[in-house]
Amino acid sequence: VPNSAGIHDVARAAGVSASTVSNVLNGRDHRMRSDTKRRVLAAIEELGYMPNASARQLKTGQNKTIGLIVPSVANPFWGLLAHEVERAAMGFGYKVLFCNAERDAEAERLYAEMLWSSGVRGVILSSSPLSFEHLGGLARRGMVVAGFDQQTGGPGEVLACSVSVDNVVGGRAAIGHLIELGHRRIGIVSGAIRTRSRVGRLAGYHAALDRAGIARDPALVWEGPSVSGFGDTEGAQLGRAGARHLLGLPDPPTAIFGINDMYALGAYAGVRDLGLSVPEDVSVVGFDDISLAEMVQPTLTSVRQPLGAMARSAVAALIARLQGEAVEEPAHVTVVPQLVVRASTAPPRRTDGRPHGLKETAR
Amino acid sequence: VPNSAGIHDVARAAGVSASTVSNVLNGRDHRMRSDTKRRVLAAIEELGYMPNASARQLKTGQNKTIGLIVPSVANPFWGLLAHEVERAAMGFGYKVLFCNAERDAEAERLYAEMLWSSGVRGVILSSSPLSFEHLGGLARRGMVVAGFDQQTGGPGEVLACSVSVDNVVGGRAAIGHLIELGHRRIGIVSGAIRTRSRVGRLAGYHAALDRAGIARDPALVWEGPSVSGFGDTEGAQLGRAGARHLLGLPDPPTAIFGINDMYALGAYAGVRDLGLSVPEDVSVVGFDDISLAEMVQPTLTSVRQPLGAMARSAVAALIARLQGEAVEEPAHVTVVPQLVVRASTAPPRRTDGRPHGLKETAR
DNA sequence: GTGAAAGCGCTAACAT
DNA sequence: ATGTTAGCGCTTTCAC
Repeated sequence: VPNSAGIHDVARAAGVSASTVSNVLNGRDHRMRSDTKRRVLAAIEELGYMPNASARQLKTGQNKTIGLIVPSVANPFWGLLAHEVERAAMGFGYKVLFCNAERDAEAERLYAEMLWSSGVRGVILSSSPLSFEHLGGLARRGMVVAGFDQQTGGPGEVLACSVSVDNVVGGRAAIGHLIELGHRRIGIVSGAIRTRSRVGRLAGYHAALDRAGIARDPALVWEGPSVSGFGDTEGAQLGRAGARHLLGLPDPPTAIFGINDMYALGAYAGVRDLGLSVPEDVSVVGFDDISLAEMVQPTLTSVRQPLGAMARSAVAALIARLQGEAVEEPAHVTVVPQLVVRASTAPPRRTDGRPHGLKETAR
Repeated sequence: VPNSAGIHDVARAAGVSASTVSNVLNGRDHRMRSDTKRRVLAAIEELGYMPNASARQLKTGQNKTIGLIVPSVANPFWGLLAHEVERAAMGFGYKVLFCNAERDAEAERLYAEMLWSSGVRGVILSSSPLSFEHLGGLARRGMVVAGFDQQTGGPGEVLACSVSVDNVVGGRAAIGHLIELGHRRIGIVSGAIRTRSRVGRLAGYHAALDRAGIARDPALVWEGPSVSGFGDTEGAQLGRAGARHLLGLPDPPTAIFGINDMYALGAYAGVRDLGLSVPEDVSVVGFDDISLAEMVQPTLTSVRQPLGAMARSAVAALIARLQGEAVEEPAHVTVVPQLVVRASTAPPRRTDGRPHGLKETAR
């Protein structure tokens, strides 16, 4: 295996010293004889020289790389986030290391340590398990952690900054919409509710019910198999199972809220499995508004996250901190999500079985 | 920013030398006094020491990392591939650097160089533009390139090994199935057909038509906007547009083949946009068999790729070569895909407008 | 069993 | 305007 040329090989080929080559490499060629520069460039080209990033980083301590930790790459939403983050980072001359933690705190910690070991000093964390304790040590050491879709907690906060959609508002909007349509029994399908975003969405669900004076019913909150460390590579599968479970209840819901669009799409399948249809028999709402939402039949009502803007904002905030720009307080941006009403929601066919004296709401 | 402790700090804290710490770190503790080891471990723990990967790599030249270059993270298929590759690599003690090249040869080259610079010497390349020329230089330098879903070319091959589904067979199976159902005008929706996998699928499409004695009609091959460098972050959008275009033709197809499932799902939407339905008016077949395929309504007939097995095979082959195990010939594994027939395909409602004298195939 | 010393490929302060 | 030099944090002979 012919190994790569080093900076000294280039220097020799160009008849200069290594420092000169280094200077060319790093744009310190202000007062350099253009002939020298030309020879160096030619030598680099000819030898196909590529600097050794490890050596450079060992020396400078800088590596212009940020980490991105996401849950579940099976949901296109996270893929798109990765894309947007990558584009934004590239604009600052940064690279992105993509890590898929599968909603596992331990995996997340491992990744974060790997990143730290690799010299990465800034990471965007999207949808971490509830507590950040597992990252506290790193943060104290100097890792800058930006939260994506993670409302910030109290003091001793690990997150240096964050950008998040207001999940409570989003959840409330989704459920409020269903209530306005006349639904009184509204189910929610989700994987384990152990991330801030999910807790927020659930809180929004409860808030909307409370405001409308509808009693909470824990039986309507389906959290999926409670296997520890169980990810959701297959949110759609879980959504399907959850919908079937909820609709098999003695007093089934007339509407289902998917914790994200993949769950909602799975719920479509679950509804159909039982010979029912969306939205005639069961309304379905999702969260994220991935592009599939307007592809499926019926098109999915969903809570939109302005993904691109959020990604750019998170990257900018993170890099500002990394570059030591004096930033006063931790900046926690919360953007307001927007409910996009499509065809998957409609008034309930009939009221639920309860003797509440609700008037019949015809379809 | 409190900087991390180094190996010397640990050595001092444990009252030993740096070499001893290094030995503990690297499992060379065969004949070490267990007390010494214990003290070292305690010091590591207490200081929260983490080795500096750059320094280690600079010294050893090894970094136990492979790269994975995929197109389009918006398609869950690639997300799942990333997941499987990660799992397989972890089994060998390797990490994975995930790169999203958006089907752009230049981006691919940039990523590959970045990987090389970072000390990565093995990369899995999935769905590259047709030619590998842009990577030839790196391969000659010693980068081991494993192809995923890339049939190998001729001599001077860049790929050290590859694992691929037989795209020709898969395409032929999909189209053959449609032909058996009685379809004679079959369209195909795709982004630019500039990757080996897509060329293969198109070849399968043509082979099936030829075998059945159906004349090829270039008008039925929709390749999407021919914008250069245009990725397909939104295969579904393209599938939708393509389906609408094809169905608007004077002599429209009765069936549509999506170059992958996202295109096929988009085609569903396109069909519905025109007030038609799947499969009554138009049959649709996809490729990949992502989990969404059995979620949507109607469930999607698709050509299944055994993703997990392929990923494991590619990782194993790549790492074997990286570790210099004497491997004779380049190993190019081709697996046979399987057509999964679901509800999106049915006999055509009526024959196409041509005076071919085909008998009416009632639904 | 453990420590001392050299050096991986690069950068940056300093010397020329 | 270019070259010399001294490490960055770790691993790894080789001595003790």
